[in-house]
Amino acid sequence: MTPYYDDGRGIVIYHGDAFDVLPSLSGVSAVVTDPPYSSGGAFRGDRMRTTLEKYVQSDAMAQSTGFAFSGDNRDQRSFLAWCSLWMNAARVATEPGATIGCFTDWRQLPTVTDAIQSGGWVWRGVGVWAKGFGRPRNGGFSAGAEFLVWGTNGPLPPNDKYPAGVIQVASPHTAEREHITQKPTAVMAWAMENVSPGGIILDPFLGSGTTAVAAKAHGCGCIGIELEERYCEIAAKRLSQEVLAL
Amino acid sequence: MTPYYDDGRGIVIYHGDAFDVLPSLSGVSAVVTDPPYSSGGAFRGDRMRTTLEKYVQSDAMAQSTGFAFSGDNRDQRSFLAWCSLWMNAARVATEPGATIGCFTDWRQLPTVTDAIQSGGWVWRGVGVWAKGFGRPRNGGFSAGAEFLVWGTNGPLPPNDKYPAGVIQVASPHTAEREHITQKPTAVMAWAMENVSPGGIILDPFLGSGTTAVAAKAHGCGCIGIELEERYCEIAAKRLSQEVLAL
DNA sequence: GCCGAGAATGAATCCATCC
DNA sequence: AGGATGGATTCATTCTCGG
Repeated sequence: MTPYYDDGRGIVIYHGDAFDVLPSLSGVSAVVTDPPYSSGGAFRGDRMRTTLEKYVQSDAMAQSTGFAFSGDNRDQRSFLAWCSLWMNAARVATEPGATIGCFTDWRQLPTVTDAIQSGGWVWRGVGVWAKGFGRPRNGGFSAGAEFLVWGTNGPLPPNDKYPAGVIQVASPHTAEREHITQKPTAVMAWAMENVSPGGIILDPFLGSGTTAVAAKAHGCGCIGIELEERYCEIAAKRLSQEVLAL
Repeated sequence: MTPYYDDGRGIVIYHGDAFDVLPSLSGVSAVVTDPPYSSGGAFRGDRMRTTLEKYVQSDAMAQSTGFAFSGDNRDQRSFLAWCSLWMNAARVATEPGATIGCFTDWRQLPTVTDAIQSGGWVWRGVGVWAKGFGRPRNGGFSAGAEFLVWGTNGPLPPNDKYPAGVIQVASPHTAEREHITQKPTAVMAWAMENVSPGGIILDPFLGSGTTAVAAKAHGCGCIGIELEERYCEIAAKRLSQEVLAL
């Protein structure tokens, strides 16, 4: 498999579907990613259907657990299946004791905590990114947070890292973003605070490459996978430009 | 049904099981509660310990046996069933458009979001109480937050309240608590920020009465239910003493 | 009254024993 | 074998107490 980008020092980007690239990977220390939340409704339905047909016989599916009783069951269920599958495929590429951190919003949080377990990880907790007030909701609480569902591949190997469970970072303004759901580098850096430098961080949904930028600054290698070439290009450009510009 | 305590101005405490008292109630504007989490540990053996063994964190508190409470030993499935049942029973006592806010920890969060929907509520979001760094976990993120799962009985009626989705309040000091899991009054006050003054707030698991103290300060009536007479007494005493002492 | 040092604390977690 | 029990451990924050 030929990388789209390779800086020769451990930062690699593959252009393609996560399910096509993941089986060829190994030796990963941690998975840190911000997948499509799929909170609104249909989510790349056609492409996903083929993916499901392809992988629906896997062990991950067999272990699939329950899900929320939401009205939007069809979307909920296929999102659960899809997450279970890529989480399992990513876990297979990791070493024992590897960690996973997956961002999600409140609506998909229960689905992601189910999926992480279906995918064979041990669910260890939920971190909180407090991103400011959020859109005010007349009569209701604003959605001022996103969540980091994290877990481990087997027992948690101790190290000398003690990351906080809550981080407060303001959301970047639209003008500063190259991807509609782009997170601040500080937030991705927080999500990998429990990874020892020198490790290899995997992001199957790299987007504009913030995970890779943070991994580089953290002293880790990074394997990023991104479906859309447009974002591969943006990520590669950011990695070339931003030497240590966080 | 005879109240254990009634201040004559809308603050009422019933001593008994929630399932016995709820059917006789009506006209409730909001449910705000902090039920037993049935949490505490990844292993069944850990969760089946007493609340003192699971949650007592300091020598000072370990000396006192007065902090134990019951109903905290349900396994995942019966916790879901139990929550679904009391949430439904509470919803029946509410008016259309009433809100519910239920605290939980990260481990039971998915179960509570399932239960709120099984109980007939419309799940609207997850609020975050950031309570400080919490106990460190070597190699992992500390659990520095508890969560407020909130929803409505039918459509959300707009009002002029815009509560924040995240609140940061330090945990109260041991010496200032009368219940092992007692929350700061500010946190309960936040959980009812979207309730209009003059309404009636229901807490089926009143404990030491913080919900009632906050409701009183908020200008609301409060119906509290508590299983253990010991805590009824403590709550009644707090309500008599604390005129507006938050 | 302000500041700094030292002590206490946490809706835990994990592992070693013991029956 | 597997449930029950005992206990060691961790650090950011808050609190206490002198100076």
